[in-house]
Parts: sequence; structure tokens; C-alpha cells
Amino acid sequence: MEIAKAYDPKQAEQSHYERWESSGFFTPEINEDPAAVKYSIVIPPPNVTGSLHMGHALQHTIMDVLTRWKRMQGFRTLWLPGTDHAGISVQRKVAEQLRKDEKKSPLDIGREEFVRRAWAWKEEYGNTITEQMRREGASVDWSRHRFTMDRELSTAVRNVFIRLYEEGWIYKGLRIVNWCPKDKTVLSDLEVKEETRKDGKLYYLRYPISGSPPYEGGVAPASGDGVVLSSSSESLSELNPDNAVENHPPAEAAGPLLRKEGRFLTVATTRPETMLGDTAVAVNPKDERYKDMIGKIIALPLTNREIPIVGDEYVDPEFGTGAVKVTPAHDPNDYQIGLRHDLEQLLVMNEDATMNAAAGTEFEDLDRFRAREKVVEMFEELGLLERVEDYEITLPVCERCKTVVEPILSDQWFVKMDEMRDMALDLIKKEGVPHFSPQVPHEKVYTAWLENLKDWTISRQLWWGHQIPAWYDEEGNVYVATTAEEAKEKSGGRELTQDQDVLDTWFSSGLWAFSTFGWTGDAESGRQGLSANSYQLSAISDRKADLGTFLPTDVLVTGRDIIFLWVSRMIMLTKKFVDKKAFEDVIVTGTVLGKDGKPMSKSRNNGVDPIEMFDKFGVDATRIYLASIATGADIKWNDIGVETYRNFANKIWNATRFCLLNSEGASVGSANLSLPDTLADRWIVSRLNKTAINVNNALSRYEFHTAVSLLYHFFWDDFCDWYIELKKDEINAGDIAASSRILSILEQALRLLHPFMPYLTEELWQKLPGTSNQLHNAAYSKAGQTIMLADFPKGDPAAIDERAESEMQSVIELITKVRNIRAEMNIKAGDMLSIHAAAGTEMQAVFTANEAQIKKLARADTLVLSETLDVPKASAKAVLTGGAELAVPLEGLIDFDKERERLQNQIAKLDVELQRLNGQLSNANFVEKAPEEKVQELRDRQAEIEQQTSTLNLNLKVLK
RNA sequence: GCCGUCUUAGCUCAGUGGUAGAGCACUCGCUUCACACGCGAUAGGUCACAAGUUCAAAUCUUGUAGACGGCACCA
Repeated sequence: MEIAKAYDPKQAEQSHYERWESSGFFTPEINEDPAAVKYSIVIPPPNVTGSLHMGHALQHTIMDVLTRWKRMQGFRTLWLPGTDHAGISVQRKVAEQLRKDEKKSPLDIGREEFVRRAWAWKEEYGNTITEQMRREGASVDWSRHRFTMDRELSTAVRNVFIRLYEEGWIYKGLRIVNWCPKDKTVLSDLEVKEETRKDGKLYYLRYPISGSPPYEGGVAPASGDGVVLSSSSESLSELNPDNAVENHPPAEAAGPLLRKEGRFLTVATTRPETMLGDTAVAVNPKDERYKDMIGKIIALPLTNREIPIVGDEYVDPEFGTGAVKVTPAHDPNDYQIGLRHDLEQLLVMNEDATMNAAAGTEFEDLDRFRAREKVVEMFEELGLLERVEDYEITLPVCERCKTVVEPILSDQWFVKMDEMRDMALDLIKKEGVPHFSPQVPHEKVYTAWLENLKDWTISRQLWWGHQIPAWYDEEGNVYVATTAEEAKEKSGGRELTQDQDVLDTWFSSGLWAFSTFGWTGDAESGRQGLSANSYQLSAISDRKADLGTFLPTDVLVTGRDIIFLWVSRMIMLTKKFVDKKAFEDVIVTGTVLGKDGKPMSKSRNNGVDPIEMFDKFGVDATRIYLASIATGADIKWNDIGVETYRNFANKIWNATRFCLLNSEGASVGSANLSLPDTLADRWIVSRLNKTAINVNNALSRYEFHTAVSLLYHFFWDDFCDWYIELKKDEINAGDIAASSRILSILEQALRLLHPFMPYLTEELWQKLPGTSNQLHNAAYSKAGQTIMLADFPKGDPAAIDERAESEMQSVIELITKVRNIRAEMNIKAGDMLSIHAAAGTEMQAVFTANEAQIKKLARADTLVLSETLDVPKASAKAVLTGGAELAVPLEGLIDFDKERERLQNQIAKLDVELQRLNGQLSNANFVEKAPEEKVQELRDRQAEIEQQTSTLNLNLKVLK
């Protein structure tokens, strides 16, 4: 068989996926065993607007490793793929396209046409990521692919909404919400991020108190008369001298005017424009400075309104001036104050964050930031601007478009979270579900977050998404129903209009764990008004059993950024609607950072495209590199890491290439593993089984990096560096038994590697003689031959041969020490040596049995074994574990100085260890308190070192 | 402000009570008949710092410093 000298990943990547998929290997139905235990994972649905990034690649790798591993073990395995409709993102893309191509806005074409175009956009561009997943080798069941706006999933969304509404868990009401003026929609708390601005300002505004008598004299009034002018400035400066930068003329300029007007109260704000919507000023009732001002009235500048001074415990006397302007319609805390004091809620902004008519004619239609400037200017002109401080401020911004979010009073839909929160808390506290990997810190963070959970804003002012199934009559009465007809029926036949809003994308994602398995809510709820016809449409007739079969799923693999946004909601909603756990375990992956150690992002331009890595190093190399990252750990991207595994792939390729040389007549078969012959055979079989056991253990603990490391070193160090080298002559001589054995070991190794490197292993497995579906796990005996259905090696503890491993260790040590002598004494690679070894009879027997291999690998022509060494002085010597000794006569070649140095180095190294051992063993506490085993271990080691040291010293003496 | 994570060889990272590990880079030597994406042999670390617990600490506890993350506040 002709095999290329180097592995070309592209060729293998193009050859297998289509066959795997079309043969149904990815579907659970491929499993013929009726008693098979299920194993299921649902994918965190990527956005239809997205393309594959490194985070996906990492998570998909983990999910595929688990899926392939379990599938090979004979589980009825399902990894269910899908995509998310990504409300705002799609809305924005479609609107952008519309503007670019036709210079139209969504409003120009209307809702129906816009939604039609959004679907068209999704059809055209929404498959990018699914195509990329095929390249990744993801063994997902495409026949079960779901989209959050599929008919069945949309039905589920409606039914969930209706039930929550009927149970009082969903309500509509006026609340302060996060408003994005650019997207013109409300956002949930989780979609708002913080941005620190160092150039923020804190404005101190003076609010005149109406009807108060002018005070006398040109200085500030005594305490009790309010915080004014210089006195307040001074006290503030004292509090925070560094920040007290006065950018504006001091108060004196405005003094005379004010003195005529009377007393005033100074408030500090970062958002002066909101003063137009102030409906009170609040002070702490316990604050001596302001106590008697409560109840007085302020003439609010720039408006002709008068607002009261109220006393409220919320106000912190220590902060700012101790007096707070209250804008109930534009600030969540002010809103609460407003409720307590029955204050007017005056909305002064439009949905695009321009000021509205209520802000006054001078401000109407001004952008909020322009309005801010104008308010400040006008205060200054009026002499009411006390001062402006530089102030570092953290602003809420829209996580997607980075626009500053405006808190605004708005009528929205909310989900009450208290009862759902309690269900989730019960699950984690009583049952430990989900189990997080790594456990710390996610379990703690998740629990703490739940405990502080607030209600969830679910309405969004978009067109792309699940329109809220609520209808209104002319009087504003609400009818929540599945269809318009049902709503009309409920209203007694009135004319209704449907709520224009859609639901938060995460609302439908929250149902993902069960809506993907065909749950629509129809059958369970037995709702009236759903015709038999509509039920049929929403049922997935042939997959009805999926929900019962695959839920709870076994594990959820996701990033820590959506634990709250998605994971928690799935747990709660799944518990609520199906009364099941959504998943047992959650693997929280770390973040793949750019080369600069910062998260990858377009703005930083530090992103690494997985597809480019696939092209450069191959899919398999990229996958196994990603799997080699410790679970949950962040990692700086490093091409060299992938290169390492590209090299590994090539190593596997070439090892296979070697095993196939001269292999005529040989064949893969497990029988070849149970009849080991030589020491090397027993050793490699032992190593293989140990590796298989450890790999299974590591995977079951989600320690993918441990599994990768075990496989890497087994394959490269044990199999390639030693076993192949030891068996080379036999293989090259065309020994069929030896060939069959090495191919069988290789075949087992390929199976172990397959979950990580699916393409390479399939490519090679198909080339091995004797591979067929006979090697499949019993659950797949009828399927066409593929390594992906081969039985995953469990590893047999009985096949572990510690004696063989230790004997082999002696052979390896002998060879290594000879090589060391060769290298350090500058003996040419081609020169043959003569090896003399003194050892006990058992070890001699081991060396004798492996004489040919030792000679070959150490490049020696003679091996002389005896009880004691009898060699010329001109020999290089070394000691071996177990009291054995080694000498290589180097007549005419030896450099005595160098040999002395070599021996002294060895003695010095041993001496360091001996000192430590002696110290420990002479410590009575240690000998008394440490476990006996440990003490004995150190004593044995001490004896070994003493023996070796004395031998080395003797050898050194001979040289002198 | 609260909570958490990280700090180990030049670089990127494993290891979490009992003699410090890997890959890459470095040094030396190899056209050894699978592989130079290779083979062989070296070198390289008071495991951030300090105190404590323990016979024993890179590993557990506390504190300090630096890096990062989450949450809250932000008049």
C-alpha cells in the first residue's frame, strides 16, 4: 500500500464526514441494542448571525469527544444541534441590509415584510455555523436540528407564556427598565454591561427654595440653613480634596442674584438633563442639616414646576451634598422613592433618547447629551451652577451596540422569579444539581446569583422573534391566548390588536432543554382552543419518545458568560414545565484569549479564526489541542500548541505507515493482544491497558487534558520510541505474528484517539488490514465499518503486568545510560560499543532475553553479562537501579578528565537527594508519625542511593 | 464595596500534602532503512511574597502584592 510520507489533513477531512452522516452514524437509531443506556447532549444553540469562533470550537470539541466516546462504548447517543434566532442581532442585520440596498427603514416596509425578509436572511446566511460544524467533525444528529423559531418550538414558547401568565408568574407593568435608545428596545439586566468613563462629571446644581426669606449678609448662612455656597464647597473639598476641581467660576459670581432669591439646596448629579423630570428633592430625615426643610417647596429651575422636599431614609447623608434630586421616571432608586412619597412620574425622553414635550419647549427634540449641555449652560447663566467636578463614572451600556442605556419608566412584561428561583436553589442545595465542572467557583457564583435574583424583563420592542401572545381591546384589557381567534373568543368577540412586542431571545432558549425534544406544551396542558389540526402540526410524530428518552440530558457544555442568562433559566423552566432536571452536569469552559492575553474581539483585532487553524494545522490537531486545555481554565492562544499536535498527527500517520510496511498476511485482531510473547509485548500490552483505564477515568471526570496527555505519551513515548524500535527487526523481516500484534496495538490506540482526532483515526483505521464492523461495539454490528462505532477500549486490569513494566524499565535504563555515555564521551553515532553489565541473575536473564534489542538500540556489538564487572580501567561506567552496574570499555577513546567529571556529576546529584533523605530519616518525628510505608520507601531509596554512590566512588577512585 | 480565580523552567501551561512535569525555545550530537512535523543526549525552577498548621507544604489556613473575572453601588 502506497502511503504518503506526511499526513495531509485536508484529504482525510474531505473523505469521511459525508459518509458518517449519510450512514446515520450520528443518530441514536444506529444503536441496535434495545437495552442501551442513553447519553444525550444538546448544543448551546449558536446565533444564526454567528460564525464559528474559538469558544465554539472548544465547546464543540468537548461535546464531540464525549459523544464519540460514549457512542463507542455502546450508549444510545444523541448530540442535538440547533441554532438560535438571535432577536436583536438579526433585526439589526436585516435593517442594515435594507438601509444599504434600498435606503429604507423597517418602518417603510412594515412588520410583515420585514419579518419575511428576516426569514429570507436567515435562510441565506443562517447556515454558516452549521456548515462550519461539519468541518469540525461534530457528530451531531442533523436530522434533529432545531431552530428556536421552528413551529414546534414557537408553540412551546406560546404555551409556556400562557401558563406562566395564568399562574401569575408573568405580569405586565410599569417599571424602570434598561432602554437602549439605538436598538429602541428594553434590555434585561444581564444584557447591560458596565463601561467606566474617566471623563465623567458630577454637576452641583442649586435648587432655590421658594417662599423662603432672603438671608442677610454676604456670607453663607449658619448651619441648619442648608448647604450652600462656600460652606458646602469647603466641606466637600475636605472630603475629597483630589477631586475637587472647580471648572466653573466660583459661586460668588452668582451670589448677588441668589441672595435676592433666598435659600437654596444643592444637589449633585451626573445626568443634569434628568432634572427636567425631577418631581422632588429627597434628604435624609435624620440629617440635622436638612431636617427642617422637609415639606418645603422648591422652584425647579428651567421649568415652571414646584416640587417638594421629602425625607427618605434611602438618602446617604455622607454622599455628595446629602440632598438628592428625584426623577422617578428615569432612575430605579428614584422610582422607589417616588412610590413611597406618591410622587409624579414625569417622563421627559422619547424612545430615541431625545427630550420630549414634557421637558419643555426649549428642550424638546434635543438629544439627551445636547440637552445636558444646555441644562448646564442655562444653570450657569442663572448662577445656579455651583461647580463641576471631574468624576469617574461607570455607565450602563448595551452589551451589543455599546450605546449608553437609559433607565426609563416603561410598561413591559416581566417574569416573576421568586418561585422559580426557589426551585433552582432547592435543586442545587438538596440534590447538588447541576454539578459544575470545575465545581469552584461556579457553584458558589450560581447560588449567590440566584439568591439575589430580580424579575426578568421579557418583552422586546423588535419584530424578529416570538410575538407576545397577548391581545388588547380598545379599553386596554388584556387577553392572553394561543391564537387571535381564541383571544377574541375570550373577549366576547371584541376587536383586538396583538401586543406588538416579541419575547427576549433567552425566553425561548430557556426552553431549549425540552422544546428540542418535541415538547410543545399542547398535550400536557390539554388547552382548549387548540384544534386537533394545530396539534398535529406541532407534534413531531416519529420522535415523540425523545422527550422521555433523552431528558434529562447528561451534560451541558457552555461558557461562564451565560450561566445566568441561559443555564439557570433552563434549569428553572425545565423543572417547572417538565418537572425534570435539564441536565446532570455542567462543564464550564474557560475563555480562549488572544495572543495578547485579552479576550478575543473584533475591536482588539486579536481574534484567531478556527477555520484558519483548520487550514493550517488540520481539524484534528486543533481539536486535540483544545481538548488539552485544562477544563475551565483560560488560555492564551498559542499556535505552537496546535503545531505540537499537528506534529503528533504526523507521528501517528508515520507510525501507521511503518506498521503497514511488510505487513502482508498480517491482520488486526484482539487475539493478538492476549498472547503476548516477548517482554516488549507484555510491556506494551500492559501499558496499553493501563492507558485505556486511565483515559476512561479521566474522561468520566471531564479531565480531557489528562486523557490527551496520557494518549500523547503512550503513543509517542511508549509505542513509537520504544515498542516500534524494539520490534523493528521483526517487522522488517516480515514476521506476520509480530506485524499482526503491532497493528493490533496500533488499532487499539487509534480507537482511544478517535474521539479527539476523528478524521485521522478513521483514515488510518480504514487502511489497517482486518478492520471491519466485526470490531464494532456489539450495539453496532450491522452498521458499515467505521472506527467511530468500534468498541472503545475499557482496559483490562488483568492485563496490567507490573513485572513486565519494571523489567522493561531496566532495559530502558540500560539503553539510556549507554546512550548517555556515548553522547557525553563524544563517541560517534556509527561506532559500535561493547557493553558490560553486572547484575543479579534475574536481571541478567532479562538482559539476555533482550540482547538483540539492547544491542540494536544502544548500538553495541557485544553484551557481556556477569555477577561482577571485570573491565579495563579505560571504561566509562554507570550505575543502574537495583544494584546493577554498567561499563563501556573505551580503549583509546576515553577522556579520563571527562569521565571523572561525569562520575562526579552523578555522585553530586545523588548526594543532594541523600542529604534530604538522611535528614528526614534521622527526624524521630517523621519516623514515628509518618505512615510506615512511606518510611520504608525512603529507607529503600536511601539504601539504593548509598549503594550507587559507593559504586560510583569506587569507579572514580580507579581513575585516580 | 463584596465575591471569586490566577501567580510553577526563557515562552505557553499541567500538577493540589510525601524526591518538581510537558510542549516549544536553548545546548550538544545524528542523511540510524516510519517520521527533520524526525531521532538521541543534556541543561534550565528557593513553585509571587510573608506567617501559620503538619513528621512533611508548590499543594491546606491566614495575610500581602500583582493580574484578571463576576456582582453591587454610582445623587
